[in-house]
Amino acid sequence: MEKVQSRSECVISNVLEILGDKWTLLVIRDLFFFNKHEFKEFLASPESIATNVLTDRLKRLLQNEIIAEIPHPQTRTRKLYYLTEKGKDLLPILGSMAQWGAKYLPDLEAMQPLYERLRTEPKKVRQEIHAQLNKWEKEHLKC
Amino acid sequence: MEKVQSRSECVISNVLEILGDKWTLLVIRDLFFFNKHEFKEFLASPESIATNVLTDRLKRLLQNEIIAEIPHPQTRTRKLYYLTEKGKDLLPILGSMAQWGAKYLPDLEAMQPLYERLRTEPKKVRQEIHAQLNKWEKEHLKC
DNA sequence: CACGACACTTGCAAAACGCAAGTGAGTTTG
DNA sequence: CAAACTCACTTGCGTTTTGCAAGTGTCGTG
Repeated sequence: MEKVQSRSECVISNVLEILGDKWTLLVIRDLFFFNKHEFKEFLASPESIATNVLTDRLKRLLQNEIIAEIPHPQTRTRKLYYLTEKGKDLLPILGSMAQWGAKYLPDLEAMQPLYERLRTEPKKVRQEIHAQLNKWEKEHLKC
Repeated sequence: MEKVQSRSECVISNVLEILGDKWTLLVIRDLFFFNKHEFKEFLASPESIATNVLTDRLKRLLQNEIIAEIPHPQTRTRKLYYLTEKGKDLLPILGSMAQWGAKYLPDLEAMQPLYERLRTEPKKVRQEIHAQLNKWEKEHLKC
């Protein structure tokens, strides 16, 4: 992986160079919480990311080895994206964001039950998420 | 506080509307980890934020009630910024970012010991951070 | 009252973004 | 097997946001 010159020696600053972008984290959210794995699935998210931005963010996430890709088993044009171990370790960050939001953004009554459960029983929910990711990998990764 | 029209009903998406910006989180980092409270102190961070960006981010953080301000006890031009309860509740997010970075950005050998300790004894470090914030408040907030 | 410190503003060039229209490889259909 | 379709990704371009430098107005100080 190429060295990206960092703006400071601070760990948080360097993490933000990778993650400090709305779209990047929304893609990661889709991977964790909505079981999405394809380009068109990310495109379909309600925030309506533009295609060029999505392409760019997927590229960066691949470069940073937060996600990996495999060819689609049916067609040769599509690809499947999934979280690496490094990517899966981001769950605490997303989880704490969801917990904070569940506490301080009460206007979102139509909240996905998942987020509410993340606040009330975070450990169990995180286990379920990891279980779902593992299940997908068993079905799609041969090695 | 004015209603900001949100791009989706997703909690994480709405959190990212507030936090999904590098500079915003760097200001919060300075408040948590480096005991900074003044405009010029944020400016002095090694990432060298521009004055207009800093002004904008402080304004947004105030609007979102993540930080609050008081007049400087010595001069009437300066202000002191500090984290509200809502802002202090962001520590798990910053903490999990620091932990992830400490694990996956090992190139940063010159890492602040704080971050290393956040990985090895996160609870204790978070207690210390809250203690430091409380100490500052006792010295500066009259009410 | 002149000077400096300071938070904040302004002007402008550069970068990022959003949108619409491609592109090209692969797949399906008649 | 050729035309139509799907899909990830690219390109062009107008708009928005950012970064940087210089400036502004207010206040404290000598």
